[in-house]
Amino acid sequence: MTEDFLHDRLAKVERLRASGVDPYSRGFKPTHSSVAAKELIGDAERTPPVSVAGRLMVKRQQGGLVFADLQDGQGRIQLMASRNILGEEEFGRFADLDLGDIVGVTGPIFRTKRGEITAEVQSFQLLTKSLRPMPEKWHGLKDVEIRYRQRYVDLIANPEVREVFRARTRIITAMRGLFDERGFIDVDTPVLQEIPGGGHARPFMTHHNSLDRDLFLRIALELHLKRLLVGGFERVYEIGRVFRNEGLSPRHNPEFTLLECYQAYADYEDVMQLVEDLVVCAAMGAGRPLQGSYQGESVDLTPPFRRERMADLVLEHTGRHAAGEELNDLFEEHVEPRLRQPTFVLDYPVEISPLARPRDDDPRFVERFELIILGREYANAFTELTDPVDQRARFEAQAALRAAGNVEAHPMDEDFLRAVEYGLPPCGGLGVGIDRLVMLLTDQPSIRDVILFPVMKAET
RNA sequence: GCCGGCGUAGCUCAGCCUGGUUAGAGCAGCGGUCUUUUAAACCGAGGGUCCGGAGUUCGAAUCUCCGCGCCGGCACCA
Repeated sequence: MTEDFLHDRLAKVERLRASGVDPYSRGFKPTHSSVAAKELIGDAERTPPVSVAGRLMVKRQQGGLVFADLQDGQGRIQLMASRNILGEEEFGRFADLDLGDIVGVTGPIFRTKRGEITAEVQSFQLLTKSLRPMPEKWHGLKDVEIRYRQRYVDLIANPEVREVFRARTRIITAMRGLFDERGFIDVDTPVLQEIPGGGHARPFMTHHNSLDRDLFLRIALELHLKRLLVGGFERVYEIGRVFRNEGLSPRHNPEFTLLECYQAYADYEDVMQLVEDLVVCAAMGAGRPLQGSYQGESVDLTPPFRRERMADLVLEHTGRHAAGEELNDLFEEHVEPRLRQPTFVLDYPVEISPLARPRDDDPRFVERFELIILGREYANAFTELTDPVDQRARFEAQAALRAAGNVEAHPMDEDFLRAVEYGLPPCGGLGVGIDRLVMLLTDQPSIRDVILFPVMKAET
């Protein structure tokens, strides 16, 4: 069937060529987008001719008239081609266009009897012949497997999907704007690393042929950004792809976009303020009101966010006094799922935070917080550990865990230690999973809905 | 990795539980009619390895098993 379709369309392409029409032509310059063209008419009856270009999505023929919807990057505009205006031959060519073809059209804008703002086709040019059938015009494309594997079809057929990805870039642009305003510089650090540090995760491994050396794809940005603070950049951020060799889920894609930033002379209190500002800024970028909802559950993003110590929350929810990894385990099992509205959870156990500064009043805990919304983590931040001797001891403790078989324990990084030995200024750092934030702000249920080309198994 | 659900025409879906003539519908495509339509309508003729394989049976889209893919949950994690 598919091959029949291709066969018919390819035959059509040859017929077009034989009649002197280039089915993959060029040179047509639209003067207006569909939306701009429609705005032109105002109260007028008719406008001077304009040129629009896009993909033919719907065709309705009625004798000597063809109505069609042209879809471009902005939206849609109806076209009307008339036998009387175009003449028999050109009209026939227009009527012979297929849904999915990309065409350029020139003509005045007018209103039909039913009031639809329409471009009257005075001339047109086939720009790109489509060989494949478009998804169903009324129900659209629903099959999620096709939507994710063939995102291009999804984007054609489901305009609201385009809007999600537009919102995604607006969110990122807005956040960058905030950083730029505050004097942060954006930097690029290595994706290919010898030692994949800065987080707890299994890395992807690869191999450099001419160096004959195994390398890892980064799992976090932290250690290189902190090296830059050692170098004298006082405010840096990076929004970059990181890779974690772990399972897939509606909240996990093996490659995802992480924001990290580091600010000299700040501590985690300052970073909490920054996170609140970033969330507001991102919500504005997305066009989402602060009092909104996610998948039917209301979520109020209005700062200030609630602040609670992890140990207090665990005591409140379980009645237990705990410390170390046990505290964190109890928190994740009993408390985290119940934190629905934005909550800063403070003061994590030192054992699970090898890069964070201990609290002055109780070195069993570090100055670290995570922002939890709807039971999910949206930000992770701490006052950074700047003492190189303590940092080495932390790495050694991790190395012991690693030797005991914990593959996600933090690896020793001698070069990072060397940098810290030169002197890392006191600073606060932050990491935010951008994809999850975009999910929240665009009300999308799966991370695959905010990543253009999510990881899939091999197509069969 | 484990558990559950799903997989029928290009697309959206019926049919499956309770096995039985050539597997259906709408849209799209093809051939017609129709000059202001809005999911256009009407007429006509097409289009399927019913995810793949094996089994049970006189007979399998339908029941069983194995495999693949997708979705969800758990595990891991952000």
